[in-house]
Amino acid sequence: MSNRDRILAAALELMNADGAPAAGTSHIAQAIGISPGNLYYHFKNREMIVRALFDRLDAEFRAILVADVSLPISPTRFAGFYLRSFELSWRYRFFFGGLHHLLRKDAALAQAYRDLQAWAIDTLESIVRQLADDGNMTPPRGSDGFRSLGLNTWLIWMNWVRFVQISGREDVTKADVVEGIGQIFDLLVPYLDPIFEEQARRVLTKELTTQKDRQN
Amino acid sequence: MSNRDRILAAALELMNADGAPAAGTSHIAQAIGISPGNLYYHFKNREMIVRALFDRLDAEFRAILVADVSLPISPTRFAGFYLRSFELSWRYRFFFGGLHHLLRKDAALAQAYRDLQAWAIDTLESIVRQLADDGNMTPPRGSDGFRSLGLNTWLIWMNWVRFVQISGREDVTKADVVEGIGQIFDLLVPYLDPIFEEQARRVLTKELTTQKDRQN
DNA sequence: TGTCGATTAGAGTATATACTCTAAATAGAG
DNA sequence: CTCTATTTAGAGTATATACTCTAATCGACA
Repeated sequence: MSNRDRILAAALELMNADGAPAAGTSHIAQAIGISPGNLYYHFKNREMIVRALFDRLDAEFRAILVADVSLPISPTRFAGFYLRSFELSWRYRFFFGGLHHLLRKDAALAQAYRDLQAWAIDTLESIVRQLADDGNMTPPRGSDGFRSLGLNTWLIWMNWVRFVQISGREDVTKADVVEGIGQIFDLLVPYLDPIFEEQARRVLTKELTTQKDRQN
Repeated sequence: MSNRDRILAAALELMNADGAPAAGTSHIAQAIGISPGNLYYHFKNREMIVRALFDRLDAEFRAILVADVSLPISPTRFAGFYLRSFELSWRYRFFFGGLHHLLRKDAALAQAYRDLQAWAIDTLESIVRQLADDGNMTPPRGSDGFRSLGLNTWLIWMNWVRFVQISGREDVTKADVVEGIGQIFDLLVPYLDPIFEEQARRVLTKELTTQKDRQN
């Protein structure tokens, strides 16, 4: 593992643990036993570390939604979108916790984030649309009913891990994350085919029982 | 207006404008033309300024929901809950933007916030329950259907102004805030009596046309 | 073995911020 | 007008953090 990767790994860990602003360059360097000069050899400045982490988040997130968007959407796949994306948001939770300040100080990062967000909302909407096309849900009323569902899904997704952390749950388990997925499911429940819903939920509970809580 | 109040007003303005961490004690003092010594005469430390601001937010929020929770809930009242609470969240937007870091550094504030949050979720749930009791909506399925609606309402409420700011909309208008209320309404649409819904939405659009965008 | 580029160490700089301390100004009561 | 408590000014301290700079070390390859 190269020092560059070790820096990124340590930065991620420290930022997740203590918040992005608390993870100074000297802390990161110290955490892996290298000098500050070494760190600055690999990254022009602190911003670049955060940006590199975001790039990974960005790529992983797009891969999760893109790889699986192909019709029709099975209950397992549907649940898979959320299981993997929530796991991702947990692994990069520092980012969502400090989002506002991070974007404020780095215009390029802000633009990249907004691109991702716009794409995500579109994609979440298209997933819901696909469910309707597949005959697994009745379309919501109103011309922008799909759009609203996609947006609300995004709002809950991007906020859930922050909510869990803020709420002060002492040790966060997989169950806490799955609960967030349940909140998103509840958005769709009124429209969703009960059988499809039940199968999707079964995937969640199975995930919960088989793979014991292994959240960092 | 006492210097103490001027400090709070300036702190709120600066934190809203540039984010909580950017509003240092010296900036606040300079903004209203007093010395740092003077500021520290009125507040033991910076934390106390934030805490004083939160206390106001806390009191105002509880007043909005409590004052109006009495059965039955008219469409006007229902819309009023959200209009006023969203306006409040906008006025204290620094808080929601920096929530995670603020709570991390101040355990007392964290506890106070969690108390408010727990109360809010309970209250939002009870509002929805009341709508059902009034016959204005059909109850959601599931034993915790009401709870889930209350929680999702809270998640969108606490995240909306942050979402708007993060999204980089150049000048935020009342329409942006009302859009957030629309997102919450959409949560309830599947259950809500169409007539009730239509009347509530009319209150929103009226609010939008009469009182021109006067945010900030 | 020698050389040259990539990597690393670590001391040092510049800057910002929270906060303290002492003395001066001010205000209100008698 | 005077005395006392409240309020204010402003210089100063302690600390932390991002970042720089120079020299040393390492490693691959001729």
